[in-house]
Amino acid sequence: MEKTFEPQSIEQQCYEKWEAAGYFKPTGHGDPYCILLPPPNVTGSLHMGHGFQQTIMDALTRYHRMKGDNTLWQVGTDHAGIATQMVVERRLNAEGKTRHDLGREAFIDKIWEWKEESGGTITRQMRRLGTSTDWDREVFTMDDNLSKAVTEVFVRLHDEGLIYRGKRLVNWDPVLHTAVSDLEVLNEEEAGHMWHMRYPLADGSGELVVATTRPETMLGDTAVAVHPDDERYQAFIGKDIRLPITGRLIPIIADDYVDPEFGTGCVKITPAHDFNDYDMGKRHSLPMINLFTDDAKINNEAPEAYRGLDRFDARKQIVADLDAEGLLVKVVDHKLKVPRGDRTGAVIEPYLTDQWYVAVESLAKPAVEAVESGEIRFIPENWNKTYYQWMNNIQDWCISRQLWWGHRIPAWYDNEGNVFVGRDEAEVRSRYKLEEAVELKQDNDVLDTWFSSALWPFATMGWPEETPELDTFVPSSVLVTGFDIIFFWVARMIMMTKKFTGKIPFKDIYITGLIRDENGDKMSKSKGNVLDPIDLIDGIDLESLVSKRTSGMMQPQLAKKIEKNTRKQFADGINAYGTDALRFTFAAMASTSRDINFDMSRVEGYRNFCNKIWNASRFVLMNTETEDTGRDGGELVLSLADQWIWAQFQKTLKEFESALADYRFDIAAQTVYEFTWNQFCDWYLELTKPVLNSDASTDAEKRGTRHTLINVLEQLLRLLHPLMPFITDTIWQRVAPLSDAGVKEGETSIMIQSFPEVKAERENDKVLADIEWLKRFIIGIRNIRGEMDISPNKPLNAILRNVSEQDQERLDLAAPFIDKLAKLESITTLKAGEQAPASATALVGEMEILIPMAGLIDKDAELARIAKAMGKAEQDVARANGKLSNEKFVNSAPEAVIAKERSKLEEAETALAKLKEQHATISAL
RNA sequence: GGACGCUUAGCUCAGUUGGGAGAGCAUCGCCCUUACAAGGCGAGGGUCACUGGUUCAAGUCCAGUAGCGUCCACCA
Repeated sequence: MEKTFEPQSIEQQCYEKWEAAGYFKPTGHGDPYCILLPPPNVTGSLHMGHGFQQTIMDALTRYHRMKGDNTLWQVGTDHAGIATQMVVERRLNAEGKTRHDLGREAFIDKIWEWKEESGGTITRQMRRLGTSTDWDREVFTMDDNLSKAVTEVFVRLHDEGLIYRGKRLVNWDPVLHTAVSDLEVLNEEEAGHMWHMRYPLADGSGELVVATTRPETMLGDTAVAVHPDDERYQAFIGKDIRLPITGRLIPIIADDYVDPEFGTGCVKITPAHDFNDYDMGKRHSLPMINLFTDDAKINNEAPEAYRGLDRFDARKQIVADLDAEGLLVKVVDHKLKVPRGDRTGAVIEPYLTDQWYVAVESLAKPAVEAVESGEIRFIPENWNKTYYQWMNNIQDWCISRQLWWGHRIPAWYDNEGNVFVGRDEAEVRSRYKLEEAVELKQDNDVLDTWFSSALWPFATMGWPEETPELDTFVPSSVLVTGFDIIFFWVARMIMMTKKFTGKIPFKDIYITGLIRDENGDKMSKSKGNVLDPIDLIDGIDLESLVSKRTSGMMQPQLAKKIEKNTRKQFADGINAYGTDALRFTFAAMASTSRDINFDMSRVEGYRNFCNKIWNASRFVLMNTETEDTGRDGGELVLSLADQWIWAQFQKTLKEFESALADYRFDIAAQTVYEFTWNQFCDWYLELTKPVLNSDASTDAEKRGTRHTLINVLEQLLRLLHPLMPFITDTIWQRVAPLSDAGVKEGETSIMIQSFPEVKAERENDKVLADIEWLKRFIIGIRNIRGEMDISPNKPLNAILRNVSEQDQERLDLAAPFIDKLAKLESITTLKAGEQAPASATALVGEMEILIPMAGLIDKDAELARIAKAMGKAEQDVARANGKLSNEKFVNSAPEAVIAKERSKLEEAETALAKLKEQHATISAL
C-alpha cells in the first residue's frame, strides 16, 4: 500500500464496480427500507446542500442494506418548470431570440435538447459522491409513466370536484407572464412612499383624503371605504365620490376591515388589483376593473392618456397629474412589504385571471391527522408546529402556470369556451359525447412543478398500476429534506399520497439544516461564496476557482469583490480531499441545528482521519499479510489489550447504531472517529507491539493478537462503510481475506456484507477498567516526561509505592505493555518501611509512581508540577466538602450521588495528602 | 402581529432524564520512536449572553431582558 492515502486513485473505479455488479438494487428479501431522493432539477448541478443530504441518505441506505433490509433508494430528477424554462429562455435570448420566435413546440424541443445535453450532470456528480441509488429505476417527472400519473390524479380530483377552474385574483409574475402560487412570492420590506390624495365628493359638498402606496391603481378604484364606527366619516357613508382623472362615480362604503388609525382612515378600494380589496369588493358587490395587461402595462380600461404605460411610469404620471390638479396632499416616506417573484425578482401583481385550483381543505385534514397521531414523525420534532401552522390556514392551491414546459393540463375547450376534462381528447369526446365535428382545443397551461412532485412517493412506484413496489415501498421509511420545502413539497406529498393510496408517504421526516458558508451566510452565486462539492473532492486551483465563481453572473459588477475575497480565502486553491473526507465532514456537521456553517478546516481534519485509517490498516496488514492470523485454526491467546479492544468495539457499535436510529449523524461520526483514532490507533496498535515484537510471546499469543488486529479492523471497516464507502471497500479487499469473515470466491464488496453485530461475550467491564488503569499509569509517566523535559527516548526506572492487591494484579498483567509504552527500564515496588529516593511523582488512584530524580529532574519544575496538582486536589476537596457538609444535600440528594461525592472526596484527600508529602520531600532537597 | 430557533474555549460546534464544563481546528512546548509529520507525546485556554426564580444542586427547568436569525401573516 502507498504510504499516503490518495482518494483519486480508488474512488471512481470502486463506484463503477459497484454499479456494474448491481449492488444498488433492492435484494427482494428482508424488511423493506426505502428512501425517496428529493428529485433535483434535471438541468441543475450538485451543490453543498445536495452533497450534505445525499451523504445522509446514502449512509442510511448503506447501513440498512448491510443490516439485511430490502433496501431501495429511489432516484429521479425533476423537470422544474419555471427554473428550466428560464434557463433555456436565457440562452435563447443570448442568441437574440425569444421563445415566441420559435413557437411552443420548437421551444419545448429546445428544452428537451438542453435536458439531454446537461441532464446527466447532476447524476454524474451524485455518482462521485458515492450515492447508492438504484439507477435502473431512475425517473424523470416528465417521463410517460409519471405524466400518466399526473393526468390520472388531475382527472380524478376534478371528477370529485376537488380541482376547479375559476376567475380569481392570483399572484401574477409580469416578467414570466404566469400565475404563481403564494409560496413562490417573497415579501421583502422595501422603502417606498405613501401618497395622500384628495377624492372630491360627487355633490361637491366636500372631499375625502385617501392614502395609498399604489396611486396608479386609482384608475381601477370602485369604492372608498371607511370604518363604520369612525366618527369623522359618518356623514360620508353612502355618498359618492367623483373619482379624479376618470370622472367615474364610486360609493363610500363602511367596512370593519378599515383601520381608522392607519393613514387617513379612508381606503381606496381597487378590487382587481389588491387581495384585501378583492375580498371587500366581493362583500360589497363592487365592480372589478382590471387595469393591466399581461406585462403590467395600463390597458384600454384606462383613459387614453395612460394606455400602454408601464405600471411604474403610470404611477409617476398619475401622481404628477393629480398634483397639477391640486389633488395631491402630501407624499410621506413609508416602508412596505413588496411582493416579488422568487425566480424573477419582479414585483408580483395581483391579477384577475382564469386559473385552475386544487381545493385543499379536505385533503389537508387527513394530512394533519397523520402527523398529530404520530404516524408521521418530524425530526427534529419542532417542525411539526411549522407544518400545522401552515396546514391549518391552508389556501386553495393555484396549479396552473402560463408556461410551456411542464405537464399540459388535461382539459379541452370547444369553441363556446366549455371545458371538458379527461385523460385525453378521445376520452373527453366519449365522456361528454362530443361529436367529431366539435372542435376541441387543449388548455394551453401547464401544471405547477410541485403538482407532479407531490405524487413522487407513489408515482415512482408505478401508480396508477397496481405494482408490488406500491405494496412494498409505500410508505417509505424516511424523507430527508430541508425545511425550505416543507410547504412546497412535504405537505403536498402527504396530502396526495393519503388521498390516492390511503397510506402515508413516509414514516419519518428528517429535516436537515441549511449549509452556509463559514461566516453563516447563505451560499449564493451573487455572494460568490459557493462551494462545489466536487471541487472539495478533486481539488481546484485558485485561477479556476476564481473564474468559476465570477463567470455567468447575473450582476457582473460584483465580480471584482468576489475575486478579491476568493483569492484571500483560497490563496492556494482547494486541496483534493476525496469523497470520504467530504462525506464524513457532512455527517459530523449534521447536528440538530438548523444552520450549518461549513468550515473547510473540518474537511482537512477528516481527510487526515482517512489517512489515519489508511496507515493503521497498513500497519495491520504489515503484521498479518505474511503471518498466521489464526484463520485456519491454531490456538489463540488474547492479551489484555486484545480483549479490551474487542470490548471497546462493542461499545462503539452500540453507540453508533443508537445515534443512527436518532438521526444523529454527528454523534455517530464522533463515536467512530473517537474509537478509531483515540482507542484503536493511539492505544491498541501500540499495545500490540510489545506482543508482536517480543521473543517472550508465545506463538498462540502472537496469533491471538494478529487475529484480533485483522478482525477488529475488518469489522471496523464495515462499521465505517456507510459514512466512508470508498476507502473502506478499498482496504477491505485486502483485509477481508485474512480475517474470519473471509471473502467468498469471486468478486464481492464490503457494501453487501452484513453490518457488524454486537457480541455480548466480548463485552468486558473488568478489562475496560484494567486498561483504564494502565492508561493512567502510562499517562502519569508521560506527563512527567513532558513537563520535566525528559526525552521520550530516555529509559526510566519507576518505583511504586502503596501498591494494593488489585494494583499488583494489574501490574502482573500489564507490565510488558507499560515498559514499552512508557519506555521504562524497570518497575520496582517499594517495600514497607523502605526509604524512597527523591523522585517526581504520579498518582494512579492511591498508588504512587516515583521516578527518581537523580541527574534528571529540575527541582523547581517538579515543585511547580506538584503545586499545580495540589491546587486541583484542594479544589476538589473543597467542593466535595462543601456539598457533603450541607445537610440539605445529604438529606435530599439520591444515595448514589452522595456516595459518588464521598468517594470523590476521599480520592481527592488521599491525593492531596500524598502530594503534600511529596512536596515536602522535594522541598527538603 | 404570530410562530420557531440561536447566544458554551480564539474559530466551528457537541452537551441525551438537572448531579464533577467537552470535541475538532487554532495556540504553546518536546519529538523525524521502523503504520502515519496529513504524525506522536504533553500543556494552556470558558463569569456556559444578561437578570431573576424553582431546587440540596442549573449550561440543562421556569420567567424576563438584550442581541442575532428563520418562517408565516399583514394596514391601504
